[in-house]
Amino acid sequence: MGIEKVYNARQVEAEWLERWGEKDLFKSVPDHRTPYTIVIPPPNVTGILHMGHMLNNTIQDILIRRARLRDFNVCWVPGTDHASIATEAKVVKMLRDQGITKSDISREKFLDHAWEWTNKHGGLILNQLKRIGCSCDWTRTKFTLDEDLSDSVIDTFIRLFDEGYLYRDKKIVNWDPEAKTTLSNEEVIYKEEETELYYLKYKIVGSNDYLSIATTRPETIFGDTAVAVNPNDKRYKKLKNKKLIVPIVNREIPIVFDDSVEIDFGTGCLKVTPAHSEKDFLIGKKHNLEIIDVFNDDASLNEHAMDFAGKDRFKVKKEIIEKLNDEGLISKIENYNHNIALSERTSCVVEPKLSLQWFVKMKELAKPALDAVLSGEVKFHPKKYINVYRNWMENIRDWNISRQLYWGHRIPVFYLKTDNSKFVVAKNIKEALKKFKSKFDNHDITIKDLIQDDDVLDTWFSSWLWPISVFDGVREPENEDINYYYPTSDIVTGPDILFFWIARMIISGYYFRGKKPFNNVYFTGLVRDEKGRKMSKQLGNSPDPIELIENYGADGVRIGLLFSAPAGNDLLFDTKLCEQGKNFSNKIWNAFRLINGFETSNEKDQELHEIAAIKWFNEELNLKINAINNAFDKFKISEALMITYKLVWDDFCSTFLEIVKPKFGEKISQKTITEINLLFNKILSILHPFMPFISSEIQSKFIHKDQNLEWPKSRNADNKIIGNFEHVNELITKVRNFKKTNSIGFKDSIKIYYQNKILDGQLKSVLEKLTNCELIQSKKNESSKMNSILVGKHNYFIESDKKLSEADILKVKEDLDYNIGFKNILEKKLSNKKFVDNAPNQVIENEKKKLDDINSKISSLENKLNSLSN
RNA sequence: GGGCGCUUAGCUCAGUUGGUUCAGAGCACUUGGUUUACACCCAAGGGGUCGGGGGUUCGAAUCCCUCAGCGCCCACCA
Repeated sequence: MGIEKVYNARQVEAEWLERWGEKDLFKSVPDHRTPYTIVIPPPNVTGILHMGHMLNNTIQDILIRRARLRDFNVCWVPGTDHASIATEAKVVKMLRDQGITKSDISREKFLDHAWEWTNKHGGLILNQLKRIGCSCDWTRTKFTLDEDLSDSVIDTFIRLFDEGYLYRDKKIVNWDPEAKTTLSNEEVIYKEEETELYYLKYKIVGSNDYLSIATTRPETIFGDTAVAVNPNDKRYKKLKNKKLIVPIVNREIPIVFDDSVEIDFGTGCLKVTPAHSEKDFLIGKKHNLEIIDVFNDDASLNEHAMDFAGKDRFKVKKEIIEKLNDEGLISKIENYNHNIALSERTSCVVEPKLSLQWFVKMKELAKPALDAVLSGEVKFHPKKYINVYRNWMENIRDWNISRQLYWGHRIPVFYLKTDNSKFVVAKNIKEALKKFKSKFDNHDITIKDLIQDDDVLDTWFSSWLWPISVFDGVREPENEDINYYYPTSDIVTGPDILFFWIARMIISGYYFRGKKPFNNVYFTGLVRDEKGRKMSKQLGNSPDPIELIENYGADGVRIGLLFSAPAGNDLLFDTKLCEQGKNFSNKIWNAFRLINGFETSNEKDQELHEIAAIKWFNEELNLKINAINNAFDKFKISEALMITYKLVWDDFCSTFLEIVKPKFGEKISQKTITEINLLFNKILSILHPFMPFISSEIQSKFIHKDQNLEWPKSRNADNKIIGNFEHVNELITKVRNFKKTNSIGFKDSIKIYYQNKILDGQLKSVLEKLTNCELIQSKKNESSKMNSILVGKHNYFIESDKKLSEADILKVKEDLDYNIGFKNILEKKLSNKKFVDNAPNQVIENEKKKLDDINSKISSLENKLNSLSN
């Protein structure tokens, strides 16, 4: 027949990609059903797919597809992020390669290049998402710089300003000298590094003495405008009203007393550089000190640095040390472990810099968002991130949102050219002019007198609106989409953007709509390599997802990733798991091949073992569906997958199909075939969220095309049916073992005598089929000269010429001893008054039951031993 | 410095309120197998003082204390 022996993922997936490529296929519009909504964490528009995306989006697709099978109105909104700083860095580099410097061209020209770049490279990642099977509503694809989303950002800015949540202030901020922009605190990462602590000698004016001052940054001495000591530091009380000479610079600076200085650090003296440290800035403000900025935008030294002007900060540091050393002005150099601040994007050392920026007042905004998570209104999976979130939210600091970049949403603030302390916030320059006229009561102003802020907004200032703005809920707060789809159901992301994104979305959700943006947050782990190392370009340990898909199939990789991904834990990715996924695809494929090849007979009645298998598998299926649903409810997706995996492989293939499959050349009754098909269809449905390609393929090729994939309903399983079947299964294993140890061939028939009532005709039929044995119900104990098998507390006797060996007898003896020991423990426990008084009845009942079982087991073992030694 | 989490089989991890289902799963490993769907397979098997120590309890992987190791987040000192 036409079905290949080995599943050809590449071919099948190619066909399905084409079918799923239809734009409208996963389109969602509001209707009477309950919505199930996810907004994608928008990847960088020029990004390429990595393993993190693969994991993240596979999980989303699983949730989405399951919801679709459950007949929710499913809406998965895809899109991309303009990623202000990351994209701008790429464009700057591209221009540099062409010999163009950013500062040489106009803003407009630069943006032309950036759009060109975006149009060329953008959206690639969305196509890659399709390769892994993502079933997004592609008609809703959004980009954070689209007109509607940009409008939303600007509207938001204006509203926040009008309501008093935005302010402009001169503060010490994080400066990225490579990208030449400020960064938010979240965009700075700290790394421990061994550096030196230099003890510099500052001459005391009017004396030949020097004051020793410890610093890690000798290159900033040009900006020193004081030295501070703690007022309680007895050593320096005598220095009141004295002045010091800054080495090299030879400038006189005062000594100030400030209790923020730590007495125990270094010499207890702090050189104060208000332009280059937050702490120094605060001291400077308090004591009214002069502020001298010594750096250019690229962190080279400026004119204040005298001979060192124009040189890079690290170079200057070296040279200053040399010079100070030559002049005998260094008293000591110590090794010192120090956290250096690095830019998340460019990895260069961040410079604290005093500058005028826009900030969002966060404290008040954060409150409802904090409460929502603490009260469980918004649920985190796993829960451990609640504390991390709380810790951050309780200590939240104002958010610096201006960036000195071109690529992004330009800040909608318009200043008077002649006096930039006068400004208005407005949608465009016309509006601005109107506002200016009324605000400053000056009707002579024209558009030419105004200038818009040069800066753009932090990327996350648009991302935090994502769940609202993709449904146009900022501009049209009462539109049908936003009212239907918001709050969204779940969001899936890595914990690394908990503060960048998740926290801020919750904040903005409550602020702009008074409602949470989503019910559940699922945090994936970090994808690491099989040795636990982070995936990185340098190590070359980051596999290309597309290449993996080519090798193992998208289904195989999806499964492989999830096999190793318990919620929230980092996962150690190993291609071996994809191999397992691929094998699983093949297993499913072959089950299909088998079932598809069954030949029907209209005359034939159902065999007893077929009825037994169907009866049992129905129960087992209910049991497993409940377990899978339960796992999904708790967002334990790997667990849901593992249950599915075992259900398919062990229960359906190894057990169920082995029973129902006809002997060579035989046919199956129509009734059985129909029931098998029904069951297989349910199996495919459960598999579908995890493995959409193969399940769709088989379902479409299936004879019974009228059965659609839908998430199977379940009820409580009948434990008696399952229990009896398990009893039979255990007996089968033991019979097989018996045959094996006694070198009885697989096809050789043996006779088994039994007395219990568990085995009805159907189960007997199962046993006979799988073990080639003849089951005979006997009235009296047939134990003599027979080998016994104990299953639960029931004995089975096998007729066999073979006598058990000495070793076997020894084994029985050991078994007996063990059980007698166990019996003693149980009896002791049950005669313990404290136990009987305190333990719940159920526990005691159970212990008694155990004792019963043990007793019957012991007597049967004794019987066996007797018969053997006769 | 402040906060959080982890340590269970060779590996990766499950183990809800202490007691039925508690010592589990997958992979790996060992042994046997050309059983007409699948060797990308089948059948069977071995393997753990639940990080160490102490405590509470009739009973602890589970609760408390303590020690050791690992990891994450936040803040940041010149």
